[in-house]
Amino acid sequence: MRRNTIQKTAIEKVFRQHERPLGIDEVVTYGRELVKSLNQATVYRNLKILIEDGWLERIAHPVLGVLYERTGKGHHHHFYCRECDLTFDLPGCPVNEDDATPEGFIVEDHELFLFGICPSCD
Amino acid sequence: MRRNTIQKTAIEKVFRQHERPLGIDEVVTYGRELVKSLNQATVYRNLKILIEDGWLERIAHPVLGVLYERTGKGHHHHFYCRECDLTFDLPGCPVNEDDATPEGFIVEDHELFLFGICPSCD
DNA sequence: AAGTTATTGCAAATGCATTTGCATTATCAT
DNA sequence: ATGATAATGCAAATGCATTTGCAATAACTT
Repeated sequence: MRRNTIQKTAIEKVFRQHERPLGIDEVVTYGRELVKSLNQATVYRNLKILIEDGWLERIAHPVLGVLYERTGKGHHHHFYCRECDLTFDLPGCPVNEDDATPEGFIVEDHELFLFGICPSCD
Repeated sequence: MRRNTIQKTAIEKVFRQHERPLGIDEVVTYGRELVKSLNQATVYRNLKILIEDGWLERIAHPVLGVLYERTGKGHHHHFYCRECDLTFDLPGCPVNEDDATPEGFIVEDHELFLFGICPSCD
């Protein structure tokens, strides 16, 4: 049976506190503010569990590699700030699905990343 | 001084023959049809040179990892076929830059991937 | 044609992200 | 409170993509 550990609880809290996609190192760093002994292997194990549980999902970031973010946000995209290296969720979708469908191709889904400078860094 | 080898020439030809982003393995495989002894390390070395020369550029594919494609195609996006695993260039851009710019963010660039089934696999 | 040396092929080495073995610790059912 | 065992921390091990050392080969200059 699955047990609730303080490290798993801490990891979940990290995602609730930071409403944006996080990398493993960020989860470890922020998680240690809650559980100082938190180990990277433990983070990996729990991220896997949270993904299996459908609480998190993995995203492939073009610059940062693998990031994790909470599920259930609906269709949205991401903005990567080249200054602070953080990735933010973007509400809405600026992609015109019709224009996006080329001759003969069946478009099932899409993924968009915007790059630039975030409000804090501007 | 830089020498023109048959393997470098072959690698360039591979990209000219297949007008789509290619992964290392594809370059090796197609390249060997032109130069049977072609080695993977040689491909890596030449891809690096072609990038330095501005003839190729690296793209981070959300599913396939690193792909390489010819430069000079102008702004465009990519379509990944989940059936055949190939990635195609898409002409035009279905992203509304204005809608894409959230409050306070400065958008400098963007990257879009479409997922679905290509004409050959449909 | 001959010599110089950039490039290749091959195998071993790196660099990283992620996983795993194991002794120790902590959670939870009883 | 106690026992059974899931989860943790740590370090070593994996798995991959990419790089590198080196002897052999091939491109060019003369």
